[in-house]
Amino acid sequence: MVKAMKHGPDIARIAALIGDPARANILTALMSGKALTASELAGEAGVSASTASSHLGRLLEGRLVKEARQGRHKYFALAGEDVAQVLEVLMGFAAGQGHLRTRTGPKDAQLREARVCYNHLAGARGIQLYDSLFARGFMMLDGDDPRLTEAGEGFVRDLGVDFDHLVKSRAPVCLTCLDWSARRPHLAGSLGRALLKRFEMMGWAHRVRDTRIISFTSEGLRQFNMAFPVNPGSRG
Amino acid sequence: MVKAMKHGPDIARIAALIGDPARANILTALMSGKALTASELAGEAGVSASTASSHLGRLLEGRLVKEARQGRHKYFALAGEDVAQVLEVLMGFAAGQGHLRTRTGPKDAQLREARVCYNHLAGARGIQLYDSLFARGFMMLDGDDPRLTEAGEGFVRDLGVDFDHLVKSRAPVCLTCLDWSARRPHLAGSLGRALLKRFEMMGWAHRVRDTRIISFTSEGLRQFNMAFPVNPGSRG
DNA sequence: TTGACACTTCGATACAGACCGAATTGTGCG
DNA sequence: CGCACAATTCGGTCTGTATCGAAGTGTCAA
Repeated sequence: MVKAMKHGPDIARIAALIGDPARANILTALMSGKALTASELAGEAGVSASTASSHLGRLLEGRLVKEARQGRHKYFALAGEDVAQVLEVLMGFAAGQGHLRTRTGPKDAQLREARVCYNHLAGARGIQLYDSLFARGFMMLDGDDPRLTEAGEGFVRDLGVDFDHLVKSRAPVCLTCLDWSARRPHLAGSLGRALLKRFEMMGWAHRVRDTRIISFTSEGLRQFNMAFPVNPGSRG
Repeated sequence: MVKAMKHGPDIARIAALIGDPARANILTALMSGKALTASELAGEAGVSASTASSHLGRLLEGRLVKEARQGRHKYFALAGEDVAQVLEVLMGFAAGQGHLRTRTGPKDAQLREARVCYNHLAGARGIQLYDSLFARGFMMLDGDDPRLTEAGEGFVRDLGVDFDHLVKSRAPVCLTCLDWSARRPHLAGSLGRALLKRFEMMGWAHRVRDTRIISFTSEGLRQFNMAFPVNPGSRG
């Protein structure tokens, strides 16, 4: 008699992969969107290089991460945005449980303010961006996922985003991603990534090394608020 | 020196809880929304009563399930909709990986068509309901979560939903929940639950025992399509 | 009260896998 | 070529925990 197997997706398999503290640390570190080397990840996870290598092998096999050899380094990154979303939802739930691993520190406020979620902007600024695009008619819900309106296309082009390039690549341009701190959607997809990259290029903001925090300059924040007003109509 | 603890929510803790096959089976069974007894869950998980009891104790401690004593039975249910959402996202990812535990059977088509997600309608019919409410102006996005318009309130009242009762209870009325088969949002929250219950009371549909499938009668489906048209404007 | 049943606790076993250090392979630099 | 460094493989230890059966607690119904 075959062992009683339940139908449905094999949720235990991947949950177990995430369920080990060392691997969870690795995945959390990769949520920054940056590709990290095996040694860096070993440091992040707090384990030796050999154990980290073992963990990375399992994560690869489970398709949670992908690798890219570069010389004698091997860079690892999350396998895709869907992985990032799983982690975000998990984080949101865990945070809601109040089960933070350390007491809330000064970093937490900054994380809620603006942080990188895999490769796009999350936190209060991420929500502001998302809401503003809707409020100004630059984006609308196309049933399932959001979609840029024609006006929206012009808007992001004006911001310096190479929109044609985004469309040409096969990745979905607009996706929503649930924010774990505020439980509200923000913009993911290749457009979300491109916008964050653009903000960095224009010097509005930069990622704080070794964290997921995004720090806006005061001038950058002014420009950002101008581009993505929260209360449209109050000015013109 | 304190062990290097990473900041952020303790994602490993709950992922490990879900990561055990027996516990994953238990949680999956509870996704039907029904409260099940410890022995039933032991059967679902394919383990002895004593091990199931141990697992349920851990799930309780981790706040993933809640219990309700009833005579000599002890009923277990998912602790909340947030737990259900975590599981849905996990299932969606696992399904996307193609890592189904059994080969896809005839049940899968029915599951995609209409199924219960925790306690509300998901699958193609769930998406239809969600989209139709928006298209007809009965629901709109209030920034974060959807909200019924005044017309929408009248509409659900006409369907026989005790809307005042929903509002009085402290639970959120409207929430969205991401569908794992179609990756599109559908309606959760107490309204989502109330609507499904209403469909069952009116005999439009019923849950297939021991599965998450919701089976519509042919007449029930006709009524459902009438109440929640997909292409509004084609008729009136 | 006694018996049937639901569930939990206990004790013991067994297996998986997390971990490290040392040795190995492979790459780049001088 | 040979050194330095990144990463993996290997052998071995050890803790954690999933698992069961049997015994214990509690609840309902005769």
